Amino acid sequence: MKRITIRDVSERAGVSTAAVSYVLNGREGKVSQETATKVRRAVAELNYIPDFSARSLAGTRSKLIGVVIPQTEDQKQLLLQNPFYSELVCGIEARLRQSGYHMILSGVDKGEGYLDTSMQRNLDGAIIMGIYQESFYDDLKRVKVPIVLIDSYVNDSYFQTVSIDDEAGGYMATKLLIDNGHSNIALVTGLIRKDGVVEKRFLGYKRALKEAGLFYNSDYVFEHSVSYEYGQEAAAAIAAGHPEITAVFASSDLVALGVLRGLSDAGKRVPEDVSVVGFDDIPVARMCNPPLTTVRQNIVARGAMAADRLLKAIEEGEDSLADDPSVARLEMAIRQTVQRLTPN
Amino acid sequence: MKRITIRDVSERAGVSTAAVSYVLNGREGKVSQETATKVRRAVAELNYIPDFSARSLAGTRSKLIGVVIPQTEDQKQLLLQNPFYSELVCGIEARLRQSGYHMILSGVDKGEGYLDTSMQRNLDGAIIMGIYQESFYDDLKRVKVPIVLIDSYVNDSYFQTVSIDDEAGGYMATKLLIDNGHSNIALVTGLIRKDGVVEKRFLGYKRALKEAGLFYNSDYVFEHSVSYEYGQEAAAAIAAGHPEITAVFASSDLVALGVLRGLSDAGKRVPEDVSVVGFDDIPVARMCNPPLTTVRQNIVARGAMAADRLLKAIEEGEDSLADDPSVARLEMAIRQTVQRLTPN
DNA sequence: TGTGTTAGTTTAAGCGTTTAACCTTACAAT
DNA sequence: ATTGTAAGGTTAAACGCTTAAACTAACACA
Repeated sequence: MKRITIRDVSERAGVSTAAVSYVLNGREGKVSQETATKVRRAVAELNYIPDFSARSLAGTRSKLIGVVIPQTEDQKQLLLQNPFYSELVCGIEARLRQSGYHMILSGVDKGEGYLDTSMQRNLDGAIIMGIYQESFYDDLKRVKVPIVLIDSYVNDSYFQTVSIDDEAGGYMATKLLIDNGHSNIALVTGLIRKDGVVEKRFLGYKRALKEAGLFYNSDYVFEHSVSYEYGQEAAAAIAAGHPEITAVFASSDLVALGVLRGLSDAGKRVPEDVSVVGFDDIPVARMCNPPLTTVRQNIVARGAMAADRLLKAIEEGEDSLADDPSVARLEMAIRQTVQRLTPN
Repeated sequence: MKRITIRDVSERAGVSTAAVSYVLNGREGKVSQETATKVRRAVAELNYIPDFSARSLAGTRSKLIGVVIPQTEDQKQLLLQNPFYSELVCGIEARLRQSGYHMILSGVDKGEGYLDTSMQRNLDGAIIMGIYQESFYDDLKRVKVPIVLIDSYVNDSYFQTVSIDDEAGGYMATKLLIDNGHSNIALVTGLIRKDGVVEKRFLGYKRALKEAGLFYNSDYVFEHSVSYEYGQEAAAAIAAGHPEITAVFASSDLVALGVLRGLSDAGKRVPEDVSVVGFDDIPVARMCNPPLTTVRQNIVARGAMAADRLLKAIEEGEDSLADDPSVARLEMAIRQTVQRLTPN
């Protein structure tokens, strides 16, 4: 079954291939209404489907977007296990498809190799999440293509970003605990990198303490990695070594879930003995037991925003984007892991 | 910055473009060692990166694979929220990348449009998960390209599959409950479609009952959709209307989580009052409270198997695959939601 | 000496698009 | 009657690669 090409269409319609191409690409003013109609009829009759490889070769858009998400520690797998990233991907995909784009989803091996992918495939743009390798971004700038960053505070105005106010989020979460009468509040978190998401949340935590006149105790900061396992570990340490701690702010829901388990294993009840607040509001947050009180960001919407921004940059030029970086809204999802501390 | 082409390489190496192409594609016997070396040096010096669009146009492989996953009910979003699918995708991506392939991840609007994507992009193959639309598969057959199905019992030997023994899984789960002294066992499950995954599990459930000489009561089958919400709903109904039920087999972990919540809301304790078994062993199964006893399938591995099978079919021809359909192993993950029933 | 044969190399014709540049008309303005 | 211009069409080169077919040189064989 031979492929139907633009030439077949042109013959059927009795016009040149150029005319067909113009119609297909909606080049206003290049063709008459009449020709357009003939072409469209021929396209429909023949069930013509354009070949994107050829388009891309001929020097136009490939309508392909690269989406990069982090990998597991062992670098073997995508971190799609973390619902945060899968939600983002959902939001992105929906928007891209809707606009006739496709998404190449992939990880990167320690920052290497993405440049190749981008060139090989003539990607029209990319959305990059949570990669911290410096060199990666240097590479990225060399493919002259719009790029949107999510959750990576790279201090470089070359990149577009779609972020949330992480500092405010950290503040809100901590404030909630303080308002409920807690004063010995632990922070369990991933590695605090300069300019990273995690640092911002940490800063919010400190600000809330300070504003409330509470003492910031660095012993209460448990910093290691964004994982269920670490949450569990940290909770065990808290239960064992710091009976005075009555509340935990986990800077990610995944970690919070681990904390819940660790606490429960240590015989502490949540929220009766210890209150817990998470961050992100991934779907499991409401499914777990007890349902997790957390800082909600609409992750899917954030993915969609990123896609929108990217498409706009691609189709209307980078400058069409005002330099207001889009910042998504945050709110508390109050559920059942925080309890007012009643002095006994 | 102009693109480096195969022509640049050929000039630098002092050979023809054909020679370069042969070296790049590892055509043994077409080129001498000497030429190969010269070419490789030139490639390295110029940092040449091939253009896949051109390759694809020139009639060879595109090294692009389509991966299709189901969408949410409203057809708006990918069902990546279900960790089952994200895990599969992880497994697939890792294997594909390793072999120099890329993955276009997308959903399909009610079975439509995938054919277009496949043709537009000259996809080398596809991995399709859990789509039930009949017409979709008819379309699929028209693009003469290898296809691997996951979780879709389409009765058509045209497609490769990577499955699990769902019937056995259903049997194992139910048997576990029976062995623990339960006899009034509810099944909470998605829609039971002819030849669907869910039906197989249902059949396993029935077989276990029968073998144990237990009466199969269709009132104990709660059948609607694979979602947390439905699990919750069904659990409420069970707690309210069937106090005699002491155990629930949920045919998917997501549903099981809902059941946990519904039961807990109704004041039933798990596993003291009611035992629960899930299916899949998604990551949250061990994170939830109490940790869920479930039928474990190594989902990531299954994704990788699918990718392997597909790549083999692509690179060595469909027939290189013996018609042993790959079937992944299943085992019980015993955790804390099943308790021996002690007659009181 | 001619004739194969083999291994290695090159030539050049595509693959399906896009698009600059060119060619017609038709019509208005001079 | 000539020129100008705009609108609508067409031609053909280019994009970067693969690959069948043609070519060449070196060697062995009768």
